Amino acid sequence: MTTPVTRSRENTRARLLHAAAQVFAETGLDGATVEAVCERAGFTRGAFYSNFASKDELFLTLASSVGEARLAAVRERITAMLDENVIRETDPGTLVRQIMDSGDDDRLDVMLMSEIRLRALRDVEFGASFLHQERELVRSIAGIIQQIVDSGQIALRVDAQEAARLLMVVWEGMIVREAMGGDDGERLRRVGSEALGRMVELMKV
Amino acid sequence: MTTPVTRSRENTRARLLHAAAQVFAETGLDGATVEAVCERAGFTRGAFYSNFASKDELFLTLASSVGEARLAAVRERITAMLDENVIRETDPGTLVRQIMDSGDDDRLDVMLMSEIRLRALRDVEFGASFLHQERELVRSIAGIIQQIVDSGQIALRVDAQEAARLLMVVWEGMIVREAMGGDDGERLRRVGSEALGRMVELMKV
DNA sequence: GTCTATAAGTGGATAGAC
DNA sequence: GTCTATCCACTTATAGAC
Repeated sequence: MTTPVTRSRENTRARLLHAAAQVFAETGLDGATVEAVCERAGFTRGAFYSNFASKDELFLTLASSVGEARLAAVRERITAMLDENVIRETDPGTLVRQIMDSGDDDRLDVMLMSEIRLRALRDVEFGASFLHQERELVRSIAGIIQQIVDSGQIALRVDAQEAARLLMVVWEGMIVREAMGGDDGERLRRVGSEALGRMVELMKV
Repeated sequence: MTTPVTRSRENTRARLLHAAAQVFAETGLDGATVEAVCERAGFTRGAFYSNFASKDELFLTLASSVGEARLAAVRERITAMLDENVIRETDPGTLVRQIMDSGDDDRLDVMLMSEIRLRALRDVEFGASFLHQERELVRSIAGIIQQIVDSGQIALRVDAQEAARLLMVVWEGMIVREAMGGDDGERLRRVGSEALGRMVELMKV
């Protein structure tokens, strides 16, 4: 018999996923115990195994959900910008920063992303879906960059796709290194944001 | 096996470190068992614990040794270039590529570096020494970039330090993503190298 | 759906023989 | 210095009560 999806079941899954994001970020996939995730979510292991087949399934679900949330957030901000018609009025560096700054990049988010990245490196199958998801993100960002270019505000020395890829890689590299200093979210975003600004300057004609 | 192996303490430690590099890269720090490391090195756990206090000490020793090797390799190549007086004759992009291409960046190396990076993110103390080591690397690379600039071959839109940082971050980000496709070392280095070339072009005046 | 209890297995670390 | 044998803590996953 298939278990009916009730509101409380979804709520339990959501709470477990939320707790898992923190625990996986802090201690890693292998270091995290199912017990620790359950404890933080306020459940016991029995409840967990009635919602997820294994720790690994939980991780894959979480990774996919995090990736989709990032993509959705970027697309939402892009849509908002297009609706508000701010592209011609705002300078390109600021625009790019506003697109990429997810608003909740703190130390734990950086750690979780690094954990997911590492898993993508080890597991070829998961790596393929990770890359696919990231390419979607790059494509969305490249789209808005192209719009900025088309608006005549800026001319680039590389195509929009390459620009988006570089911005993403530099952003990630910078906030990871900054997070190693134990800094908080605000400082991370400032450092990442500054790096993006400098990259935009470099890519300009 | 007819080859007599001198079982000196240093030899044992070196073999354990070599095995650990592979095992940690493949399965991660937590995922790796001391047993697996010993098996690959051809020892038992007893021998291991007579050489290292714990799995963690092994990891820290390995990480430090890997970092020092990278730094030494870069400095060696820089010294060789200065001795051979090739700076004025070779184009800047190629020079940068030759400095950073460590010659043994295959999938496993990328995985090990990612594992070390993740630990640096979680453990603030280790993170500080990781950043210190990386800053040394950046300083060395910045030094040679400054030499190239001083030779009049090229003019940059950013200072040498910032250029070196960007090159390092972009190189890492590109080869990591390429490694997710399951590619071999040759392809990784080609992709990283191309990215460096494009970055140099961008940074040029 | 969630709980308690527990089975079954794993892995880090130590003691003492050779 | 290295080996064998072993201890003990911990973890995943399951079974069955509520």
